[in-house]
Amino acid sequence: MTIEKLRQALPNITDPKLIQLIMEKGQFVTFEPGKTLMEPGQFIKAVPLVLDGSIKIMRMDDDGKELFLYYLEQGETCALSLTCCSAARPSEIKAVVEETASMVFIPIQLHEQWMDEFKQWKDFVSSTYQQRFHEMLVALDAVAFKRMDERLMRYIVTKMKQLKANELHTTHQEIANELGTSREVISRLLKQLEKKKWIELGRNVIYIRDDFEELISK
Amino acid sequence: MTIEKLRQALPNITDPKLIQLIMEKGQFVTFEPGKTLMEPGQFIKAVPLVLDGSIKIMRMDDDGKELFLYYLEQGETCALSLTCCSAARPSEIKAVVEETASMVFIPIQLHEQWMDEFKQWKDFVSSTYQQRFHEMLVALDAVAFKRMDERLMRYIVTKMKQLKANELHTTHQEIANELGTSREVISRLLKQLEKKKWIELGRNVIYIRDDFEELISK
DNA sequence: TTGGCGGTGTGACCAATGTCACCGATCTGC
DNA sequence: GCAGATCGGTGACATTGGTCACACCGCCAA
Repeated sequence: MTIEKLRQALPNITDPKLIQLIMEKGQFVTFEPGKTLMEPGQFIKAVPLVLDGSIKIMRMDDDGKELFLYYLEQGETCALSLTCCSAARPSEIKAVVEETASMVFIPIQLHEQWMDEFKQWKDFVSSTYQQRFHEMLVALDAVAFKRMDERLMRYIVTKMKQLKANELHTTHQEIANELGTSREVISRLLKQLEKKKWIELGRNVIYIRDDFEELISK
Repeated sequence: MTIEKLRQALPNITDPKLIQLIMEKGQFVTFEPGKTLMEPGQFIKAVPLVLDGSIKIMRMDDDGKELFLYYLEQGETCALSLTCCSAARPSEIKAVVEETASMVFIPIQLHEQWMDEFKQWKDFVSSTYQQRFHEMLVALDAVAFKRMDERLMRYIVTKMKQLKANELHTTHQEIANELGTSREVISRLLKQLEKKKWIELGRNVIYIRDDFEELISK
């Protein structure tokens, strides 16, 4: 990992001393898609920063049902880790690598120290809290106020943006898991979208019309 | 407001200097039940601490539907205000006084200053974040994974604990709003609970059996 | 080649919830 | 006491979503 890459991945952190410390003290790791980084009940002892790729954060209920919360992408960290590790509490969420992720782990003591020492680190943490709260509210809105068809459409848009592609290589079952519903429901709704010509379905792939996002906002 | 009362309301803040500052610089106010303290879109310029009474925090969707998130009680503050006011963002939630609330408002600049200066303040803010994240996850679990009957029962328990009483003086409509459903649904479900002899219904009042909480956990 | 498996399509059905309509009871202000 | 508002009860019905059953397709390994 070069300083250059690090700067690029963390545009809001410019303080050379802080960058230097991250380089020196951070533990740099790369994970492949599908790797589970964190499961409910586990403890975390370091703050994870995503330098590249993306991490999917999910909530799970008691009997294994899942619910997608948000993605961690370049330059982001997980608010839940911040709170959980300061308080030495077990994780309440599951984190899975979505796209090959290169990350750096900051030991919790350093995080606490940097909070006092570096304004940029404090701001970074603070903006993380804000962003995650916002995303939690969005997730809450979805399950509380939206029907499944709308949730599915928003899910497709989110995924498209995150992957910067207009085809999704995934299965109906996978989508169903992330939305906390069943495969049949997703198959039905996707079929409806295909009938409307908004998407096309293949095996393990969904092709999405370029103007999909405009279509759904009406 | 006396120092004694303040100490009592904020057991985690013992630093005499910090207490003194809160006394001097905070703005002390009391609000009556029903008073709306914050609505979506409004800006907030101070951190509110609850010294007594309670505040109900709700999420609203675009067409006015509501959803109960959590209560702020003695010694607590709102994580959303912490994030929103640092970033000068509009509120995403609604806050209504539930029980006559005496509060103290800390100007945002002081909050930022105290974050650096007082470890206790930093810890307080940090534990607030953690607590609120947890409560958001609980709220999310409820809407995502639970049926309305269970949500209603949990709601009753929460409310009982918060009011420290085993009767609720409220209307079905009010409950329906807070759970984001319709009055008829709540009436029906309450009637079922009454048939099971777990509660008794009156006009504007619900009497709850002492062992209600044990009953529902089965 | 064949059997199994994973992914998908679909009809039938059911449970949960939302919606509408309407009634009766109770309260409140005059 | 009366009119109007508020609150609660309830039947009927529509919609949404979850579940079950089963068929089909394409692929791959034995």
